[in-house]
Amino acid sequence: MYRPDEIEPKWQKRWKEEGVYKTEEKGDKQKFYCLDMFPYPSGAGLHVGHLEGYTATDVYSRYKRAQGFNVLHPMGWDAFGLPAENFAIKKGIHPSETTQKAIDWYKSQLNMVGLSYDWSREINTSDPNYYKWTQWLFLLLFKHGLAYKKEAPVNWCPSCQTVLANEQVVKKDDKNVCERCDAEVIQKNLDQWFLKITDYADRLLSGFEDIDWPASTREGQKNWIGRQEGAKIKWKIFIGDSDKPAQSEVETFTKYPETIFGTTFLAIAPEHTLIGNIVVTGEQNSVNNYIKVSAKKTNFQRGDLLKDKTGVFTGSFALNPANGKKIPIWVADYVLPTYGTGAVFGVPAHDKRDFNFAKKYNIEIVRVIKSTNGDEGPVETEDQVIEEGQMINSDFLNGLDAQTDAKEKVKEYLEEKGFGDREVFYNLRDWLISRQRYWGAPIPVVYCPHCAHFEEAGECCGGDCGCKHEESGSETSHSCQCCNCETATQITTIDGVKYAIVPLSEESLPVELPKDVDFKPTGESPLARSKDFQKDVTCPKCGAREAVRREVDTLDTFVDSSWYFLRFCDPNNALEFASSESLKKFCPVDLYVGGDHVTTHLIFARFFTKVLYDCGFIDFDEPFTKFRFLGLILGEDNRKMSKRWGNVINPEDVVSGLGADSLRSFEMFMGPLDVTKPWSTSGVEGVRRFYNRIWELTHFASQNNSVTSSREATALMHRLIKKITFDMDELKFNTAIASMMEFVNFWQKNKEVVGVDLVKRFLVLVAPFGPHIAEELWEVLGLKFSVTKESWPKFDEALVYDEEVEIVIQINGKVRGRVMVPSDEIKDKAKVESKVLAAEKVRELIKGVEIKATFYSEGRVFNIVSA
RNA sequence: GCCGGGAUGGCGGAAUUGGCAGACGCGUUGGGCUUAGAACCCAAUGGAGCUUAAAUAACUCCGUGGGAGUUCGAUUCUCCCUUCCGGCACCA
Repeated sequence: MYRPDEIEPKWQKRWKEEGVYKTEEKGDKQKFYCLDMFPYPSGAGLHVGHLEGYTATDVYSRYKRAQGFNVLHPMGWDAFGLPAENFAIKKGIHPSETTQKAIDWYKSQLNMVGLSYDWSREINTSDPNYYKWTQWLFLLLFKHGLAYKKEAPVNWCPSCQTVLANEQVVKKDDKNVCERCDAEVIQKNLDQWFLKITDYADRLLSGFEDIDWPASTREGQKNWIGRQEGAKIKWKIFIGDSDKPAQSEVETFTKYPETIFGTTFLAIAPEHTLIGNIVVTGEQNSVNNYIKVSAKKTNFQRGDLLKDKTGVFTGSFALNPANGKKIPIWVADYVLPTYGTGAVFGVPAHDKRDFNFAKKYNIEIVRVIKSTNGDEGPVETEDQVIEEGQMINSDFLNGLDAQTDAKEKVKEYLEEKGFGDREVFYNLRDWLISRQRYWGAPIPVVYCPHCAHFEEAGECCGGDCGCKHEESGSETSHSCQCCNCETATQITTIDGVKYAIVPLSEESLPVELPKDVDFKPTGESPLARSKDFQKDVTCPKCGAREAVRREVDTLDTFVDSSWYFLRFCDPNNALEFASSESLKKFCPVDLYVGGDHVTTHLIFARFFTKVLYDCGFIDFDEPFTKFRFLGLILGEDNRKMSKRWGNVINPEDVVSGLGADSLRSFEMFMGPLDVTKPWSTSGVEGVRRFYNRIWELTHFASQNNSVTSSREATALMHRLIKKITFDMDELKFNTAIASMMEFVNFWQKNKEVVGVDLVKRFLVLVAPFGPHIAEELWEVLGLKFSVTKESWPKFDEALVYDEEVEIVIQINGKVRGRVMVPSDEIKDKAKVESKVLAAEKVRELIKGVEIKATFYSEGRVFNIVSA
């Protein structure tokens, strides 16, 4: 009797003892790096959705090992993060404790399903041995000018007194509220750390050429990066009624420069730096009020008011460089400070937002594009607002097609006259990585007032050397070639005091996360309250101790997970994040399977990889050669699994009831990996029946081992090997299992023609999916441990076909019969044709009919076409 | 609004990429085994029609969201439409 509850733990123990899944450090086997997205170990445990991905990579790893590859298949823990900290706040248990508990549980669950990880390479992002290198990477980015500090709006819960991640802000009754206390979230400006991922926008776009990623993921990232070609146009400003242009100009970005003759106003964001210079005295109050009101709106609310555009006139005018017309300058909060230049020129006739704005404030509307339906009258309703057609009322652009020739010509014109330039803008923003939270890696910098003082006093060169001093907001960056400053020194202001931002030395890493911290939220970063943390802080640059402070923010967990795949190559290295030999040996990742984190993890990991490539640490610049994402697994009721619906499937229950092999195989049998599909308990039972049959049939074969396999059975086996090998390479595990089931159905009906020689090969095919039963039956056949070390069976093309092949006969495309043809004749059309024409039924049907043509698809179909 | 991906029996899905539509599994129905049930085994299972006393078998037509097209032949390719799912979005 097949008893998975007995054989599964037995073999799991043996595999562990014998270390069968250890990645080889030496040897000349070709490598294969097969990786899962490592989980965040939470109190909820693993569910069957996690296991779908883990099983898929496990099946593939086993397949690759059988093909003779040295497979790196590791697992670890994305262990820092908010849920553990929130739980700690609620229950008073330290996050390290809850996290360790969760890890132990996850690990036992993974082992329970027989996943073939090399546990000697286990990593944990909250371990100082790991985050030492996360901090090291931060310093590397800092040194290359890719990490900087700047003021930015964050989500703030006034009741919990804390910063919230975007995921913790939920919508309730049209308000953005804190998920824990329902208080309305506000936006607050705080000094934040950013990584300059925008520097890599073009590289992140072009990198897709040589990697095998799903189209949706690729397109999603391209969209997110949002490269847009357009033009930057400069506008002269006239303050109030003055007819002399002011010194400063305003710049606008547009993708539609061809509409410039239709411009009737100019709008700038309330945050625009020019506002101070251009608002006339009479409008001062209304503008100030407007700025105050829109400052209260979150970005979210600003985007919500789709139709209701508001704004206020500044009293000043801009000069349209194309036609010399003066147009009013308005302040409007539908213009976003974060996109383009924070200023737009308004063309109400050809932009819906501008149209709504112009309607509201009675601004002139000038049509410059004739609709493709011939409409060239005044634009009076929103649906008349179009972008495509022929240019009119536009001087030298008249008659040209708006989106092609006119666009090109006006760009040439602007460049030639010096009115503007071609310009590319991106939607991608720099990545905000600092968190005012406890459970994360500390950011390894200190703030030194003495260094800031040297800097201010011009200790190096006094700014006489002609090197660049840039000021923006609270920070000053100073890059100097004459005083041996290695890097630009950023200056920041904390509580009114100026500090230089000084990175720690590599030798001083890791900056350990103190354990004795009161992490109850009060509004400041919890680390600020640790006495240990601020003790004996020395500035690594000037050696000062007095008044030097540590950074108290921690790194976003996405930083931890942006490079973990590199650490798996050399997880215990204390001198480097990984040795270059180990990186060369295993990287890049050959197959990566997990959630479709298009705009977060997957783009951050690509960014880090490119930076490390540029710095010469690795010799590849795309981390994941092949990526596949997983579809959601729904409950049996077709709803998302949730405690609320009571439809959650617990893997432990499935394993104890039907066995790990049935669970694994069913997850692979359900359908393609990337589609959303519902769970089915009777479906798992079906797979269990399949294994029961294999169990009984193998025992039968073992007791009747004098049986010689028939030609038909042998052909079936070779066909099966061919089919499964093909499916494995394509990750089509559902059809691989289906074809094994077909073979078993044949075997069941023809027990006496399937010999042990075929059963042996069959078990090797089964092993990736049902490793425990395959191992047990391997032993039943009296074979040497272990089936996991067997080579993948080969098929002989000559044996794939049976002695005879059935050809379908069609007349005018309709199936009218079939004929058997010896397999060595199927390539010969003439021979097949004579057999087809000789068939009795065909003779009857084509009697007296003229045959116009015949078509033959080798080994499949013969089509006779009559007149 | 933009981008991406879908739509095939009662259900999950298959179709070697232009060649027998519905593999495989679930479910359902009938039968066997059994005192009975569970388990197991066997068989049937897209729809309509025709034939027949009835059943079996055979045969014919329709059928892959809808409509056109290309082709000897279309679930597969092209165009238009409907609809669902996912992502992004006052993005100038």
